[in-house]
Amino acid sequence: MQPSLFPSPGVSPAPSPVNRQVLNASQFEAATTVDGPVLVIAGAGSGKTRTLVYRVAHLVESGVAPEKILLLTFTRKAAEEMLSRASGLLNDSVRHVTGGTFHAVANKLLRRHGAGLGFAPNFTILDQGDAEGIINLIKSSLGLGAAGKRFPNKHTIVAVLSKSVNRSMALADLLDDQYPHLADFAGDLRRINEDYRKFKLEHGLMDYDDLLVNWQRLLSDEFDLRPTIAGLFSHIMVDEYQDTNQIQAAIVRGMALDHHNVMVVGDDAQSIYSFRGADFRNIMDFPAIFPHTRIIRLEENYRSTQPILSLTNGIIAQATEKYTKQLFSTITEGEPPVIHGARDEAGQARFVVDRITALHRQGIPLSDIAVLFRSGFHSYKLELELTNRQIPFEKRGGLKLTESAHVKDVIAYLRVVTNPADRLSWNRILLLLDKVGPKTARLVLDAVRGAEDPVAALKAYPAGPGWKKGLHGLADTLASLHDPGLAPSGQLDLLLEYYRPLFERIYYDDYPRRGSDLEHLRTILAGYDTLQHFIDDTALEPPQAATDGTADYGAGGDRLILSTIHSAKGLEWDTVFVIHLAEGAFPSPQSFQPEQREEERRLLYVAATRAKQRLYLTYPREIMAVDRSYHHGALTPFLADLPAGLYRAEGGGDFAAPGFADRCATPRFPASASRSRSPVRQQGGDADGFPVGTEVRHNFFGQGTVRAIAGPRTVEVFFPRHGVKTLHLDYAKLERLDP
DNA sequence: TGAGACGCTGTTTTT
DNA sequence: CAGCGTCTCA
Repeated sequence: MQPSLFPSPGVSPAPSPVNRQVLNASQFEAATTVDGPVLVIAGAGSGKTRTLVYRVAHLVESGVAPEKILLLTFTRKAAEEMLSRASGLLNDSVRHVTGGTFHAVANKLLRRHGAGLGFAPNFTILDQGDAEGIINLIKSSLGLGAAGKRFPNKHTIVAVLSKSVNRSMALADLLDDQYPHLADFAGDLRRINEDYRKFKLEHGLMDYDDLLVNWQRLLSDEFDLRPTIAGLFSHIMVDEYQDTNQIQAAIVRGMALDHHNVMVVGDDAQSIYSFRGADFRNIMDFPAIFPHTRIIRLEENYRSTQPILSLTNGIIAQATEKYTKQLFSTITEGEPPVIHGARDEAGQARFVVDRITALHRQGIPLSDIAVLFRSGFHSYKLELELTNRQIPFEKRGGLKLTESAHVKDVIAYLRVVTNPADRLSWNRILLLLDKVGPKTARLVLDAVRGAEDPVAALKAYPAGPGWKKGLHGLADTLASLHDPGLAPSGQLDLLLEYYRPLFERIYYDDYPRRGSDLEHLRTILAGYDTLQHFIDDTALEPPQAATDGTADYGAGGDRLILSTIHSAKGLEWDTVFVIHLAEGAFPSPQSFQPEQREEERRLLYVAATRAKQRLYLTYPREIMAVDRSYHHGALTPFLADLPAGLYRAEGGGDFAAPGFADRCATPRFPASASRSRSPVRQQGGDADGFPVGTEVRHNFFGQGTVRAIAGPRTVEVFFPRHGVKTLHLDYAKLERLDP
């Protein structure tokens, strides 16, 4: 018998950052509590992953069957890593644990048990682009948004419909609350939603929300399946619980109802996904749903040095929500975080690359360094600089491989092979034929739909002389793809033979560039045993687009990581750069409501807490916009408001060099440097500059009237078209209209 | 009815 | 600057 991983706590409870095999007392308690509900409040870097890994191993070691354990994580990668580490601790039986995202597990369950809901096992998962495509079809079929008429675009419609699902709100209430300017469209949106629902059901399609909703339905009283589904697992763990929404919380409840053996782990200070319906209050509500919940706090940080933690504590301390944790580190020594103001974006890129080069020379591997940013496009300049200097990098977040038109084409062919009812994909591939437009495609589809053998029906269609050949070529190719002896990679090879000529005609101006994506696709497909799994993953775990030449440079080798902050969640690096921390870029200008701004603050907190040894926070002082005007960029208020002494200021010392303000194309506010700690901060204007009754203009809400002063820098404004909004003058671009 | 030119708009974050 | 939708011509 092997020695237990878990000697009694009395023997080895000592927290030791040196010997990381050992758990501290709280971690130990979390890892060894087998039965009953447990809520773990885990601060950043507090060893949460390690705790979960040990708990999985402990459950198995104490006799819980691995296939009875469910581990829900935020990404598939996280689940894979945890399970592989747990295997390392114990043995390979851990591999039978079910792990993955809510969406991936839902997919698995629904392919087995979705028949009762009216779904065949070969349903296709829609990504956001697919959903938008269908919405567009429906929109035009309903005659909405025809020329001259005002109607929300597909992107907005999908966002609204999805939010109403994920927030579990009626459409009317959501519009009222978040989109008052769309109130007039409520009726039409409801019609679109109803048609969308029917379309998906008829064509065997599920979007991301459906995966969750339908999992929840499996657990509802509507069907007799609850005991079966809930009986699949006896022990459930949920990571990143602060980023679950109400449906996910309901799923957890339904799955654990019979045994209450459920552990959720989260950190309310790191909740950054409310835009897709997440609500960190799920954490607070958990003990009410599961009585006698044991609450365990992990507050000791093993990741970062104390200087870095002091700064991140400072960032989160400014939040309006009061977070109870105050993290402390045992690593007291370390370099203070650096705030670097660069002259412009190019200067910022140079600074980052220079510093990385220097660190690399000191022996720090590139893969121990990450550059993080708010939005995908914030790294464009840096990517150029890295390419010039031949530094290999890998970009995470931002554009996905599957979002480019030519890759969507290829996937559409494969999708009709697995799901012949997928009308959206049929439509797409028919449109690729010369002389076939929307009208013809529709006629063909109507003839093919419902046919016993769609491919044969396709070939039998009385095509016009101009496109008969093309249609036959398509039908023959699809027929050959159905060969059961063919592996997915073989299917792709056959398909590409057919597609390449079309591809070169359609993308005649840049097909060489796009061609490398098709090669990339081949290597990805080689790793799959069934086409269905590949297609599922293109929606559930879309592969990143190859960045450029440098991507091949060190495949599997030492590469710098560039990532959006959202995609960096849960990860850590020795050295972290957070770039573009300029007012106007961070917080994102779209985030004007107070709760949204608070989430942006947490986002910066998440970014900064990724750093172990070194943290660099940079911003450009001058940003060139598309219209070639220069915009003055001050440091983000989240950092500018920090007490001095938490960081070292570089790049001139001041956060806004005098002189730049004069060149600012449109000064937003009269300079009032009086109150702010940093000398020349541009933003601001105190609330008393906007007395009650002042007419103001906001770049989104339009014209309005100040109704009340809510704080020293906060005003309440009534906008006739949007209602009353509370605006913080540090963030909202509020313009005073003189009578 | 399809193909192509032209003009407009708008750029978070992700399963 | 590109991706989308609209308009016009063949």
